[in-house]
Parts: sequence; structure tokens; C-alpha cells
Amino acid sequence: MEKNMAELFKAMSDENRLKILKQLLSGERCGCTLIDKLPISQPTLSYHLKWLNKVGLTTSYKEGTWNKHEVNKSTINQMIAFLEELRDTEEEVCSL
Amino acid sequence: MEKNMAELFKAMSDENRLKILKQLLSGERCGCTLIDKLPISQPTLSYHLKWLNKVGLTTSYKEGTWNKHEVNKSTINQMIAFLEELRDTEEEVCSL
DNA sequence: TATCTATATAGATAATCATCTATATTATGT
DNA sequence: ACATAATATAGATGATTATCTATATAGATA
Repeated sequence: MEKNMAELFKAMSDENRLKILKQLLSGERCGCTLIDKLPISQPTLSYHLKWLNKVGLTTSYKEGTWNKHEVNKSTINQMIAFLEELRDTEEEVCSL
Repeated sequence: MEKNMAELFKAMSDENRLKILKQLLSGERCGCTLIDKLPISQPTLSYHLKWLNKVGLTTSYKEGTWNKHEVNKSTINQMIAFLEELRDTEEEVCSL
């Protein structure tokens, strides 16, 4: 669990992947629509979508010719929980 | 603000930087103590601390020979806020 | 079957990254 | 002034990354 946190953050460390996530959450569902609003080629989009899937930030399913993508909100919640826990880590008493 | 979110996530995308942050929050304050619990060399630690500083996740000040480091919790809060906003992005109505 | 559309894969490339060793710098204490 | 301790910098290196073009695959339809 801890182990793949770094990987989740890495998935979010790319400007285009962040845009993809945002678009997916705004209602977009398929690559062919996403691509119009991104400054990257179709193979690069495919690469990023695979990345997001691999780390569990999205899921996808085929529907005819196209792929529908969905954001896995529970993964985002995991990240939030991790950051909150990190933020609230208590300082050890008696470190001197 | 949006612009450097990706960079903040990248700062968190490294296992050793995460460990550093956690140690800092647990009360550790100087590199000489941090290094003992990390599988990296001193110059590499220096590199990571610089990274964390650069993106605003930590601040540091000299105290004699050594550097004291502190985590900037407000930056962590920014990240949490960003993720919450992302998670709660509303689906557009009438996308058909 | 031939064609069009959506997506994936292969292969190449330039840039960035994490890491090391060796050395320099800076501050303390003798 | 010298020695020690903490930290930084320089330079090198192998791995990973994001990107491209060209091509392949898969599904839908005429």
C-alpha cells in the first residue's frame, strides 16, 4: 500500500495526465474526444491512458470501436488519506 | 498554482523523498540524522532535500554546521485541496 | 470484402532523473 | 592554524520518461 504511493504520485506528476483525469471527471469518456483538447498525439494519449490504468487511477471498458474510461475515485481518496496522515504525523516527544 | 501541481506530485513520486518527509514530520530535523535511515549517499540526500525545497514542500535554515529542515504543511494542504477538487469535479449535464 | 474509425504497438530519440565517487565549502572546536 | 563534521557541488552514468512517426489491429458499416 505504502509501496505504490510513490507510483500514484508519479502518475499525477504529468501535466497531460492531470488534464486527462480532469476531463474524464468532467464527463468525457473516450480517447477520441480527449485527444482534441490535448497537445499530444494519439499514441501518446494511449500511452498515458495505459499509465493511469496501470496504477489504478482509471478503469476502462470496450464499447464497440471505442474505449470508455472512468476515474477510480477511491484511488484519489487513498492519496488524500495518505497526505492527511502524512500531514498529521505527530512529532516525537523527547527527541532531545 | 495549477501549473506547479504536477511538480509537487513529482516531488512525492520518489520513495526516498517520501521517507524524508515522513522523518521530518516525526521530529528529525537535520540531514546527518536522516541519512542513517536511508539507503542513499549523502550527496543524494542533499539532492533530494534541495528538490523538496525547490517545490516548496520544505523550508530550511542553517544552525551552526548543520541544516534544519521543516515540512511546509500548507503545501501538503494545497495538494489535498487539489485532489479533493479533482475528485469532486461534477460531470457535465447534457453531454449528449 | 473493402473501408473507415478508434486504439494499440514498435521503434527511435531527446530529456530528465536518481544515483554514485570525488572534491569543495562552511562552520566548530582545539 | 588545523582537524573534524555537515553539507554542497561537479561530473559521470544507467534507467526511465514523454514524445514522435509509422504501422498494426479490431470493430462497424457500406
